[in-house]
Amino acid sequence: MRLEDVAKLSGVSTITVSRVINAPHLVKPATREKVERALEELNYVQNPVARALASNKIGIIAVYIPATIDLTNPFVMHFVAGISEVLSKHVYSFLIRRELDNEHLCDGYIATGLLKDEVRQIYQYTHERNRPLVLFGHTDHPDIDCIDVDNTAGAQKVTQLLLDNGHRHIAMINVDEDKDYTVDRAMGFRLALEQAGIDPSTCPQIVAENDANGGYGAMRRILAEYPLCTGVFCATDTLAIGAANALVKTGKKIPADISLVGFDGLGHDLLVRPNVTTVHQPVYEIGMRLAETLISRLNGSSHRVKELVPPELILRESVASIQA
Amino acid sequence: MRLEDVAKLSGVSTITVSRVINAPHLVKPATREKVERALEELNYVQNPVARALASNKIGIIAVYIPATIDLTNPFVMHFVAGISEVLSKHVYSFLIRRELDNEHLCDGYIATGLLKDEVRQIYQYTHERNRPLVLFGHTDHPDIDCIDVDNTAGAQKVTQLLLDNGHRHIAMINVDEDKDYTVDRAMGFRLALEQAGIDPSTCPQIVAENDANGGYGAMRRILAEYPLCTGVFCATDTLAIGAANALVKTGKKIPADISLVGFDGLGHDLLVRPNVTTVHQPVYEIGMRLAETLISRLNGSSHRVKELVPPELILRESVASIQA
DNA sequence: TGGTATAATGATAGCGCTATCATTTCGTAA
DNA sequence: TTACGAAATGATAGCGCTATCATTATACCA
Repeated sequence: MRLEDVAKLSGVSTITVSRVINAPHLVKPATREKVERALEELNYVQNPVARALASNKIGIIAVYIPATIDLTNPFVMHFVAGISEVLSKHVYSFLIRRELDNEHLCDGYIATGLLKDEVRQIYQYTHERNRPLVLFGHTDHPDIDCIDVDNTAGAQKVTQLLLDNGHRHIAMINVDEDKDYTVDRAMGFRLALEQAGIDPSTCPQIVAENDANGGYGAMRRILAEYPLCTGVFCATDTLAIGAANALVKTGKKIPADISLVGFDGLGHDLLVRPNVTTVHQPVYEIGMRLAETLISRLNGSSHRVKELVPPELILRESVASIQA
Repeated sequence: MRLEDVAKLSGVSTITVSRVINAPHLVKPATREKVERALEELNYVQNPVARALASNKIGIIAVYIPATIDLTNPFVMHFVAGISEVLSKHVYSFLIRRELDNEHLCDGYIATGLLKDEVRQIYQYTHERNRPLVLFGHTDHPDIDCIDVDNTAGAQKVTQLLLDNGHRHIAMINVDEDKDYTVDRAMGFRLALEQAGIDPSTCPQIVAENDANGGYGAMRRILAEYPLCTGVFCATDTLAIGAANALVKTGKKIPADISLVGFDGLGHDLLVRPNVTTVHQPVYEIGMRLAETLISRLNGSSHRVKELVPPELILRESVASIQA
């Protein structure tokens, strides 16, 4: 079943059939109807591969998420969902790539979760293939559009909240990976402390695997080793949930005994008690923006996008003032 | 940068270059080395669209998840992650489709979350395009491979657990959608009650939107309207979490006052207190199995797959015996 | 009525690869 | 040496579509 068959049946050339499908306004209504009847009769289904080869457009965006990142992570899910919403409006599909092999059946790339070296690597990959790349994260590279959450500002803001509530003995539980976001959140933590005149080196930073167990263990360590502690900043909500579990288990009250703040705000709040005060990263929206950015690039835009989105403080129930 | 360029540089024909890439054993080592040097020098990158057109194989599987289903749902992501694991081993990519438009850049389809009518619809779609279809769900259609969780058995098992613990006044909170799984879980609930000699019509079934708020509201209604109730079966863990929140808020103890069981077992357990006894659906594994099934089909297998997987009871902390 | 602009259609040539079959080269045995 | 089968390579023809340019039909105005 090819255009040619339809063309024969309706007595026109293949290109006219192609026009009826892709640009009907270029075809006289009478001809169009004739062709449409033939399309209907033969139950014509287009071959998108052939179209992609001829037109050099395939209608697919690749979302590159390194295989090291768990796809069931809520961060990833929200990101992907945001991308999906935009792309489906523009009649693009998307595929999820877990490694950079030979395939590149796509018009452009969206990437996330990369280390600095990996950014260089994927840029080379996409550049060789002459495809645009947009990034969730930040990079100085002038050819890469990128949007990132301002992790430093967010961490600073939420630490500041603890300070504003009179806390002076504050600990941080960070993720045990050397990624930009962990470094930046630690930096925000330190900045807030310094501005409040507190020596950051007096405030312990524990690292743990980014799951509830990790947060649990880290909190136990803080309780054991830092009894003065009244406030804890967890670099992710997942860690905060584990930390909260540890507090409940050991009979500590949140926030009466210990105030707890997290970072992410991806909907755990519905699931957990008490709801943890946190910083919301608009991951879904960033996914949307990146998808839009990539599509404008594909449509010929040359507008460079470099954004740093300030995350938003979400006040909930896990912070209390210290009585002076 | 085409095969032809490489062919010219290395002094062979394009087809020989193609062989070096796709079937090196057919090429004499000396020639092969010559061509490989040229590939290297020109930094050749294959065009997979052209290959797909010529070979009628594209290396992509489409995962069809109707746009009505939220991608941030853990169920979906576990499913997708399982598929992803298998496909990446077989050098397939996958793309997520949210609607059935003209595109079908793929070798086969995996679908989930469909109503009966939608199954018919996607079957027609894939059949017209001569592509195999496998389904998470069940259908009588002889041309569709499918694997499903035995929702009835799971619901029956977990309701039985409440009954075994002496509960006689049991309510169910179900999802307010008319899908197979909601019907089947309600059925399992009824079957367990009947076998225990309890008239199901005396046990209220509340429906609610499938999120924590839905579970919360439903639980409040049960507390208000059914004071004798000591056990609640929630058709999803998400509902169970909302229900648990409602119980805590109103000062009820789990499981001392009310025993609670859920259905899903997709890892919420790490996040929530108390951990809710539930039924685990091996969604990740089903994703893997379906991907494997589809790949064997693509490799010419004619082995029909129709499976019903029994879910597994996960005992946690939310069920207590009633003192006789 | 003729001339010009515009609309409608068509002919042709790829897009970059692989399938198929044909041809050449080579090794081995008679 | 010749013959023959196997190994290696090549020529050719698409895969099914669209881009590009050329051509023909139609509309409109003077």
